[in-house]
Amino acid sequence: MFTMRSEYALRIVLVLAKNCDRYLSMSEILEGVKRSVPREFAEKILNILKRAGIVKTQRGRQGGYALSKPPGEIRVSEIVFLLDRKSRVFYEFPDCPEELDCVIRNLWKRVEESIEKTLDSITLADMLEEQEKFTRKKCV
Amino acid sequence: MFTMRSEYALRIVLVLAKNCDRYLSMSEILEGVKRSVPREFAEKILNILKRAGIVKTQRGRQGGYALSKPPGEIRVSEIVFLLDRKSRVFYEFPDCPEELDCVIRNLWKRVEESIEKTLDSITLADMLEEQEKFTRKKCV
DNA sequence: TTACCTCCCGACTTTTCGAATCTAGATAAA
DNA sequence: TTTATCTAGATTCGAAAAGTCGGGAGGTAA
Repeated sequence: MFTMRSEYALRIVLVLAKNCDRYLSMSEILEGVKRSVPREFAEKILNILKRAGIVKTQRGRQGGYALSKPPGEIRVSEIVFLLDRKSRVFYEFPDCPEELDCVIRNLWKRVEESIEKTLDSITLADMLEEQEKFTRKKCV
Repeated sequence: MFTMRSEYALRIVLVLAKNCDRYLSMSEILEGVKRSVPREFAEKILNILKRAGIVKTQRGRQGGYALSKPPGEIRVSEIVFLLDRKSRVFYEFPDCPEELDCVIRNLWKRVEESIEKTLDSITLADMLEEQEKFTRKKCV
């Protein structure tokens, strides 16, 4: 369904969200995701996130990556659809000469909309909160 | 998102649904989908549909394929999830040792459920009806 | 009985695309 | 200037999807 890019991007962004007061270097991010994301891949993803304005960067020493907005203002849909565009627009025919095509395309569209609705309704802050619940459970 | 198998399967099944009173030969089916599905691929898909009990067959002269249930009793989800299993279960980890994994997996699960809900709510009869609306519009 | 029509089915090739890697360059702070 | 960091592309690799092929087997009707 969605590719690893979305998966990785979410992991990375959640780590950034956890430390939203400062810049994290690549090494810190990789530590944060428990080395589950290859370095070069992470760089690429962060690049895309930056160009989209979701992440800001600081070069040189003490540099790194940080979210450019508070976690509560970043919807999961922003992340996912940025990295997996295909998952968004399934079948973009210019028009439908055949009725059969139209009907099936409408079906995919409905699916698409339901996905969009779900991902739109969740922010990074929501996910952070959920994550803390897990952690609390473990520590009790 | 979904593969061509789902797309093709839906086309084929809709053609069968349109003529649910008799067996359609492969040639007739291919005509019905306007040659948009390669013959050999269609055979493969029909085979899967047959083994799943959605389609029944008749060999020899006058033989062919037909739905084994009325279109109103066949949900789109049956077709789609039969041919694209991956689209159903995204990430089936046995358990979640890392909180980060849990949270993200829960996200995918919610997406998955929304897709399932959508596809469950639509039957072949619904799609046929919609198709007829298109046709009527055209002929006015 | 037999000739023909239809489905049946596994093995194969080609193509596509995601995942990961590599290499080189640009920028900014110390 | 040096060093740590980000920027960016090209390339390789592998798996899975898409599509193909050829023979086989069962059924019908004349």
